[in-house]
Amino acid sequence: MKEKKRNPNPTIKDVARLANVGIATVSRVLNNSEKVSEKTKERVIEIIEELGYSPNINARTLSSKNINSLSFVTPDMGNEFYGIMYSLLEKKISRNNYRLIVFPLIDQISLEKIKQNTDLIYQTDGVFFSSLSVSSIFHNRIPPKKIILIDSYDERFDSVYVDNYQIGKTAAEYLISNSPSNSTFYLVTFKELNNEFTSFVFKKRDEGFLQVMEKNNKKVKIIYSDLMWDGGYKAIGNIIKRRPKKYSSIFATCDMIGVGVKKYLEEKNMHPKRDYSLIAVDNLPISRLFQLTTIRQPIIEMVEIAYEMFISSMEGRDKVEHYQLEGKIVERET
Amino acid sequence: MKEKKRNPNPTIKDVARLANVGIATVSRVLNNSEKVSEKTKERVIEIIEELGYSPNINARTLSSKNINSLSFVTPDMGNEFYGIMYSLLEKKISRNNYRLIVFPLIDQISLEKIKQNTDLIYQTDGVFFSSLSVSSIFHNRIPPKKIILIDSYDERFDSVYVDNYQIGKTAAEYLISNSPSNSTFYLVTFKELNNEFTSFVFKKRDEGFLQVMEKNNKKVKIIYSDLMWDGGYKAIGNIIKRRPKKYSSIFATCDMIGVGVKKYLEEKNMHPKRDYSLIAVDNLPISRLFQLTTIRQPIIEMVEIAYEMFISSMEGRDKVEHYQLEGKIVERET
DNA sequence: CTGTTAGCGCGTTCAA
DNA sequence: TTGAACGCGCTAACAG
Repeated sequence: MKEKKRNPNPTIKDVARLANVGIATVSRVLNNSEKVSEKTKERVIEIIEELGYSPNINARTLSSKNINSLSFVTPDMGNEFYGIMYSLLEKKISRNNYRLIVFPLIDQISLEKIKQNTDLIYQTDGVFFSSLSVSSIFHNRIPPKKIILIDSYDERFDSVYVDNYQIGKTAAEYLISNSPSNSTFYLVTFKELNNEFTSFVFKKRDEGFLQVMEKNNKKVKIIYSDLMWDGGYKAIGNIIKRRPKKYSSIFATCDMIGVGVKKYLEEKNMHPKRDYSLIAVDNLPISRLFQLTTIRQPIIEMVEIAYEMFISSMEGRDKVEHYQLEGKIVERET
Repeated sequence: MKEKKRNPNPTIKDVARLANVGIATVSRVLNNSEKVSEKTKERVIEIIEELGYSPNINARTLSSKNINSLSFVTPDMGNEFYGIMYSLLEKKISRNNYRLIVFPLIDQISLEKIKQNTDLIYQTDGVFFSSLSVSSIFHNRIPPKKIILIDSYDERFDSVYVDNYQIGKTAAEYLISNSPSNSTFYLVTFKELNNEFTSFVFKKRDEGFLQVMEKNNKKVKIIYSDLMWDGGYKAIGNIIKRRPKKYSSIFATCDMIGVGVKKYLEEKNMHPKRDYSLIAVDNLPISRLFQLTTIRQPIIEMVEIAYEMFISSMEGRDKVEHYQLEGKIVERET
């Protein structure tokens, strides 16, 4: 037999032995150290290829203390909002040679996993939480890491977020100024369960909205919807059975709900700005297809700031920073 | 000062010292070994809490060889399809005490990362690829891991997938049998770039569709769309300017495109099954809101089978297995 | 430029 | 039931 059976997991030692060099030399080759002659370098690389060797990352980080990875905790995989956020953030931090690892916090299982101090998240250099409440997840056993909050607020941690009260208020003002005085006001929203994931964005939007409405002596019909694509459709369908005579002014507290609402109204032959006004929140890509007027979540800016906060904190800043951003209206058909 | 400043990264040694035991004992406590007295166990746990100690996972796996994590490589975060797939798979494999780590392969950056043999993916016990072509990602330097393909096929690896030719054919047959003989046939599809991510699902659907159409002597207008929510809307809008007199029979090769197509037709006052038939592919949650007739991707079954393949392979199976599933029509309004 | 060696933090013998 | 000591695979001095 000319070739021996391949070692399934060759180590740096095997490489060194076969290349007739010391392990340090192999290590230097692996780490692109300058101080190694072209000739030996070539030989080492050849052996590496031949063996299909790949360095053991555990040994590596154990020895070098260099982890170079960050965590991105999201309450929802398969959601465009977080998909965009992830990809923007990944682009940024990869400039600094970090890996960004996704931790979807989507059910009880993933919650339990993440709470165990043996979890991978405890081995990363820092954690970005998106739209999540750190204290309700970890209670008092918060990981001793650099923590940065995107789209939520906690006075103890760096945070960048939009003021959801303000979003509610903005929506209210938009509707009031775009509706006849006798119109009927609806709030179609999601009732958050008090579970470990939520940071109560919907509740805050509701409150901001209702506060302005109250101040203007407007009555509001509150309708609760599921967080599903047909949630808004069904919810509004329970209240508006056929085309009302009066003008309808509707605040859907997210695009996912808003899309269903608009679909329903269209089927009832109601026309935007003639029969109804509708404003939602998020500015997801799909809201453009629907020509939905919506309040934009400034994802790009949030990620930009989160990144800057991370960098400055790596560079020694230790005072906590908070950035509150504004949601701006993207006016379209409704 | 009563309490000393906390060591930022206490090790098992620190715990051992403070608890007046050997590190082996601490290790036993951490691993729930039976052979340790209640008393010392309590004391150790107390110190662990006090220190906020969490075991170094690198040292742990380095020493024990036990990784217990799997990779899930997806071409798209923020896409419901993969979100559902991930969460189903994660539920399954967590029964066997595995972690499922997400690797979004969404741009050149993530591609480069994943190709480096130092990447985290090389440290996991197995890799699930969804809708991705392994060979075009890794060329010939494929990671020496257990590899399982979901929604794509490669003779060298365990695969579970739907036959995309069959999907195209099914769509064609549906349209032919639901349309008057003089109707106009459209194929609205996405032109895949030959990049490193694709597994040419669209191309195959196109081919299956066109093959049946040709056999039935039907001419087909092919329209290319972006993979965006308004892609189908714009694409069909370029061809159909106003409501055509003849019946239109349309195959949109995914729901994302189909949704936009239907939206456009509705705006032109065209009614399903009176003016047009439309069939898409995927059965995403949003297709229900649109009452889109679509060909269901059997996500649940695919994940189930992928899981079973993984388990049986862990139990010693070494023959490669392939499962081809069928896409079934979900008939709704169109 | 290159090889030797001492840890990194932990699991696991092996004695006690 | 416990503790000391070895080794996992690698990086980083240090010495040559």
